[in-house]
Amino acid sequence: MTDDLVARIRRFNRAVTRETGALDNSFLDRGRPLGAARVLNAIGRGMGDLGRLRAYLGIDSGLLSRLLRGLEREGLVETLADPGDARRRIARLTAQGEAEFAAYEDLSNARAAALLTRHPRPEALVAAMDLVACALGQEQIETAQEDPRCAVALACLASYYAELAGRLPGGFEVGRSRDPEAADMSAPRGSFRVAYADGLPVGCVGLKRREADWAEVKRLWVAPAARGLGLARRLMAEIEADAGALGVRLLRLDTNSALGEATEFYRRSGWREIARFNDDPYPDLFFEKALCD
Amino acid sequence: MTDDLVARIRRFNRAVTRETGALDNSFLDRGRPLGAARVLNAIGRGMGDLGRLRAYLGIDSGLLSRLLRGLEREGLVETLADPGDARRRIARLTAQGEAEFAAYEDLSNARAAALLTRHPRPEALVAAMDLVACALGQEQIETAQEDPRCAVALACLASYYAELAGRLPGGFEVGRSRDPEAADMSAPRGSFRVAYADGLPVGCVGLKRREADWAEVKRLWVAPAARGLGLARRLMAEIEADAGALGVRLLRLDTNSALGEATEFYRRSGWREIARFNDDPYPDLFFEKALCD
DNA sequence: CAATTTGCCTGACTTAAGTCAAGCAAATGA
DNA sequence: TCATTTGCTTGACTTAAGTCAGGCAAATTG
Repeated sequence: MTDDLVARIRRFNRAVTRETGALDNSFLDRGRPLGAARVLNAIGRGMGDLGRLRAYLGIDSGLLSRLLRGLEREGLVETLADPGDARRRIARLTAQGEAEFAAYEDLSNARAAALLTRHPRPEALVAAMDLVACALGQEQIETAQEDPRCAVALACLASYYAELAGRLPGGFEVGRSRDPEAADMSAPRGSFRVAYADGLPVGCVGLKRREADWAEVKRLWVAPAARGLGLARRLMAEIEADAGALGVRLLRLDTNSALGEATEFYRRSGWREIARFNDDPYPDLFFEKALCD
Repeated sequence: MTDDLVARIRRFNRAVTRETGALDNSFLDRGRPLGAARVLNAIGRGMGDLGRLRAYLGIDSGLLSRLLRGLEREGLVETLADPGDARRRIARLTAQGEAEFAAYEDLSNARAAALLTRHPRPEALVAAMDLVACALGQEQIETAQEDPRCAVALACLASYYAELAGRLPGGFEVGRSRDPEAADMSAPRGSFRVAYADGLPVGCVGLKRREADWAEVKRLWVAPAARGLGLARRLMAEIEADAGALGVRLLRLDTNSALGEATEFYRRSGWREIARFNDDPYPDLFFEKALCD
């Protein structure tokens, strides 16, 4: 049985190797060797300082240096010293470099769009790709504190609300819930964290400050593709650390018994069920947890 | 919305590029350049003649020749003339080459197995990979006539029966159905076709000879991952061609109204509903189609 | 049968990719 | 302050990968 699964994974590997080979070839159509194209694209996606570039591309410092000189000669890139430490250097795209980067982006986007249009069930295909990407990159998931009003945060929250609407017996409308005000979930009053798998959001959690000594955990959500990888545990640990740093000693949260795996998770990770502490119509279970330091 | 899907496909591409890069590097651990390793593996997977090797690997004949000489020097490969056309040459592995190929196989299998064991939902992951592999390789699906008693045919039929068991209102047990005897679905009496996506089965269809002038289409099945790609249409067209070649002029089939998309498909592709023509307990819809030549 | 085509091999290249050691300037530490 | 470390660059390599033209023998065609 496992043999069969392994064989299928290997078919997947072959299919995908063929595809990425084709993608590489299309990159070469712009008349630049793959190495240089990769550097240009990495800079375009925000990897400025050379250390990160080297780590991401997995290349030697000598090689990176040479590739950068080549791109500089083409007028696509310029490098400047890091203001904080003049040994370090930061690469960035010139206007011309931005244009070239955009051309590569268009190429990739067009290929992706072509795949979508010739598939009968694009959403299913992309959901499958999400699952695979999360499985392959499970060590690479990063989290960052974000403003709860930024675009990615809103996208996470929209997915979260959509899921609630589907799973709560009576549906869910944000307007009727006690939507936490963004200010209470932003520094310095609270916190909002987003988990990213290679730049796209796959989870979030909010900390809403209530009184001086207690705060509420809100909007814990993990994308379906990333479930089971321990991301909820990690987000919760990080938001608890944020709470500790803000001087909070007691956390509370509310949830609904229809969300069985969430309730299970809270019980397993040190939360204690308490009586209702708000008048929100949706939750029917309430928990609290004391932070020890 | 499509922008979002495109971004997710591109994240998938990046995740997978990283992974295949790592795979390539593990291949290099065996001390052989990637090109030579690819040739060795392609020969190991049955690609003997040099023309197919070149097409599959996408390399120039000069380069392939040189890589083969290298593998010959290592004692892993030997080439002989094609008995039918002495200009063509056929490469095959020596005993030592088989051992080396097996070592690469073990490496790949171990990586795949590691991915499985660290994932919470291995079946879901592999199903997602199947879907993606079929989407990427949809042009590459090949069909072949097989013996209905061979291992892949039995695997297809098992999946087919499992699906029927889940979808028919009263379940499904093969034993109670009129299981066509294999001899009636083998040449020269009938036909059985399997569709392969890169070596793994993704669909099948059988033709069971009944009388001199008519035959029954049985076991039309397409793997979930490959649905919507027009594979049923293709399998049906090929089995109709097989039927024509066998001198059959009239085809019949039975199905169940619970399989809505199948019924729809038959109606759309020239089948006409007729009265029950057998006493199988499972079907409740019967079709026939005259073959014109 | 001779002329042509096909399939493969070889030698002579070019380009890309990667490695290694030396060197230089800015930062850090005793 | 001086020695050391860090981050980057450069020059001098090696290896892999790929291209192209010429050549040869077997097959095919007129």
